[in-house]
Amino acid sequence: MIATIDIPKAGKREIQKEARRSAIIDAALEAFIAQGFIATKLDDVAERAGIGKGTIYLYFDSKENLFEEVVRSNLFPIRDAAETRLVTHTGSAASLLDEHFRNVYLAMNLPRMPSLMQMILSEGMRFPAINRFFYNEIILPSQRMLRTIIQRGIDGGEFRPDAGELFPQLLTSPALLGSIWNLQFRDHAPLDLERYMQSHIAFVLHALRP
Amino acid sequence: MIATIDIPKAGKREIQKEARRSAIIDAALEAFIAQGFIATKLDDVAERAGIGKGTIYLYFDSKENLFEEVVRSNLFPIRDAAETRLVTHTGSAASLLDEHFRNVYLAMNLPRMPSLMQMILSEGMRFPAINRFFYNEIILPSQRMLRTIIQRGIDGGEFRPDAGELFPQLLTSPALLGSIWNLQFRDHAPLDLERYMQSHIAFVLHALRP
Amino acid sequence: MIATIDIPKAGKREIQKEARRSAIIDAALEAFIAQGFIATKLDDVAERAGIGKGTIYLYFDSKENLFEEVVRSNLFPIRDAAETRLVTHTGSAASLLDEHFRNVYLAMNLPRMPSLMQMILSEGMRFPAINRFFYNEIILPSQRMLRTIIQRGIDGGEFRPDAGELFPQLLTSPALLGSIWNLQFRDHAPLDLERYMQSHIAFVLHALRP
Amino acid sequence: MIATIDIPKAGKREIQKEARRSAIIDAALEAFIAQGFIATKLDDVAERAGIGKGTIYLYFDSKENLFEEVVRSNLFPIRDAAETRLVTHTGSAASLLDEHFRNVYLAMNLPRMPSLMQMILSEGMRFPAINRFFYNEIILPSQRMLRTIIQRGIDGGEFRPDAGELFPQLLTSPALLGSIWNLQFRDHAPLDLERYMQSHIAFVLHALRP
DNA sequence: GATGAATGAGTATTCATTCAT
DNA sequence: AATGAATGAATACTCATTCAT
Repeated sequence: MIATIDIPKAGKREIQKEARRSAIIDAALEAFIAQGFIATKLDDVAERAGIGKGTIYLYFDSKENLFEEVVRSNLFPIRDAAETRLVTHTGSAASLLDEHFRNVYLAMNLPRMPSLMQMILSEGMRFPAINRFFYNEIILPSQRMLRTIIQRGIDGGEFRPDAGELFPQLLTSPALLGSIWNLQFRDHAPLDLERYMQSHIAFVLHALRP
Repeated sequence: MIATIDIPKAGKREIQKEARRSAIIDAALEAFIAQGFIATKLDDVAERAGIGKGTIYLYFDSKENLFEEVVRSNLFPIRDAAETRLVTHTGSAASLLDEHFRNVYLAMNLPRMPSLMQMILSEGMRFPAINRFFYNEIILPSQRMLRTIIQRGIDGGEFRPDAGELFPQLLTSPALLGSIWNLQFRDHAPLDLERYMQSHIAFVLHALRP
Repeated sequence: MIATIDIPKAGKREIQKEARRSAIIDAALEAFIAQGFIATKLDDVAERAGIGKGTIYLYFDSKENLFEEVVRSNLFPIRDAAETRLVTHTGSAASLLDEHFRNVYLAMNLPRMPSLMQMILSEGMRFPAINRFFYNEIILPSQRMLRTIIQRGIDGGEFRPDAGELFPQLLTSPALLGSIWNLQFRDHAPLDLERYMQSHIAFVLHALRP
Repeated sequence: MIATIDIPKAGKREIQKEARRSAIIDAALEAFIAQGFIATKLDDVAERAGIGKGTIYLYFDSKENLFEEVVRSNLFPIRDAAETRLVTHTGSAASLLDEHFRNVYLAMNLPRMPSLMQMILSEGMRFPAINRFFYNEIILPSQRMLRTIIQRGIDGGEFRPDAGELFPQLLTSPALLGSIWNLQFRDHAPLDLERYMQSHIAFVLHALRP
């Protein structure tokens, strides 16, 4: 009310540039999802972003670099959110695990996440940098959180003592599959993700019982 | 004299043709695995198969058609083997399930299966026919077998009564993930598939206990 | 009469291929001369050669490689011809020198030679390989021949004793300039090359007198 | 008060503008020499000149126009210097010719002259204006001076009577070649320009003797 | 005036597909 | 039947030029 403060830090130009960079990334994500990396034409991306073709190269070095930035900028926020969410949780290990899985499902089924996941899997071999990033920044943290929760459950007698030896993939892979399933088999056998998630969580909790 | 039989002669031709078709499919699989569908050049396939480039078009309509035939011809034998293997089994539902999963792991980790699986996932959206085929001929039969076994376990009191309501994906997705994992993350966190499989089976059996 | 011999060495295909390669080189020379290396579009070259654009790449690796082959294939015959011509000459050193210079002028003013010379000078810095080739295969042999002739003249008392110390460029550069002059200044001051050559030769002979 | 003179103020502006124009021309010359006309990016020129890319267009209409101004502004001073130098000379025709050639070599081997010469030759056909300018303002005056000197030598009995009929190119082309030689063949056969010049002058004087 | 972000026309190169031999 | 030479559509990337700030 008193004063509209013009923060000098963010000049008009700067804001414009960041907005445009963001617009390109969004457009590229759409295009990559719709057609895959190789089949995506930068002409397309430019058109979707409402800019000229050459402009893309003012913000990204190459198509490959653009792809990496798309992945990075879409996964970073998710990872950060996930990591901060559980820190404050108090309650039983079971309820903690329940919340963790709900978070995972939430994140992996955000509007364009399944497609993004599939793309990472698809193009991963072509982009070692992406693979490394995905493993280190997404998978590893997730596995760490899971282990922490399980250990807490074991210590409190809620989970069976040998639960710590389980491969984390055994517990989490259904979530990944659930995320991708409807992309592939929506027409043949659509999956009710809400029920699927509940069943998955119940299944895991059952399996962890002493 | 009159009875000059040329059936075997024709048979020779037929056999030659079938052998060549098979050689092209093998060469194509190698190439597709090594470089992905789009990046694969038919020049490459021809060279690997030891034939001229034009010859491919005597056996397949297009690169896409070739891809479909590659998938089809590699998955058919596996599906057939899997289906016949369990029919004769006698024993407890648990041992039946154990054998089923061992078969699944065996099949999904045959020499080029993981790459093939990943390719189906990667290129699936581009090839609806492949997706349909994969669902109908591989996934559905596998789920049917699983349900049969579980029902047998429930009926015999080996498994908990509500086991039939579990999504089959909850039980089998770790096998799929295990197959692909080492393609993607071999460098970062290689997976000991033998131990992984045993742990997976034990985990499932534990979860199905009444 | 008895038999039209089919030399198996040169199959129809082989001949066709060589003819086409030659046609591309000719078309490329025309285009390079008309527009310079960078400004020449391979579309143009293909059209001039009456072939498809992609065909060029069946014969040459790249535009640069094509350029090098154009230079090479146009200069080799000239060098070879020049080298063999003088070997058999008998007569005074003066008449030998006269014939040598006439040969040089002849070669450097063949239909497309002046343009080719200018191109080599123009693009030389961009193509070290061309420069090296040009120096080693054209300039050096030419200088060697010149020195041989002059030495013969000195030995026979026809030329002044210190003629051997002259830089060969002093004697030959007018021929190079004469070749290029009309490309550049035809409109402003056309050069009568026949008279120019005669004057040049007389001038050199005069300068070499004892 | 009334007599607030703003002429010097405007002068300052003028001087600034001229300095900037000059800076751009210098930067462009460097760039053109280093990379040739087409390969030179105006981004580069702007950076070398320490200005923004758009600023170039405040001083020059186009890249081509800039090139012409580069040539013009670098050759004008040389032409002017050359023309005034010989007017006052007194002495023998031989010493006059000697000084003339020394001047020519001096001019043609100023820091960036050889590159500039080569560029004029290279890009000449693309820039008729440049060619005309070069012929009229540089070559013609040079030939005129040469003819004057030779005539003086003939009149004084120093040179042979028919020296006036010599093509001037026969006498001067070694200087042009000498200027360019080291650009092209420095690596293969570097030319000692001082000795080359002395030899050239002696050679010419010898050839002009009666 | 000066800037530099934005533009889009322009081009070398690749490769699935065809077809004459 | 088999070949591989020929094709030309398709596409990432560059850079002179413009113009809003």
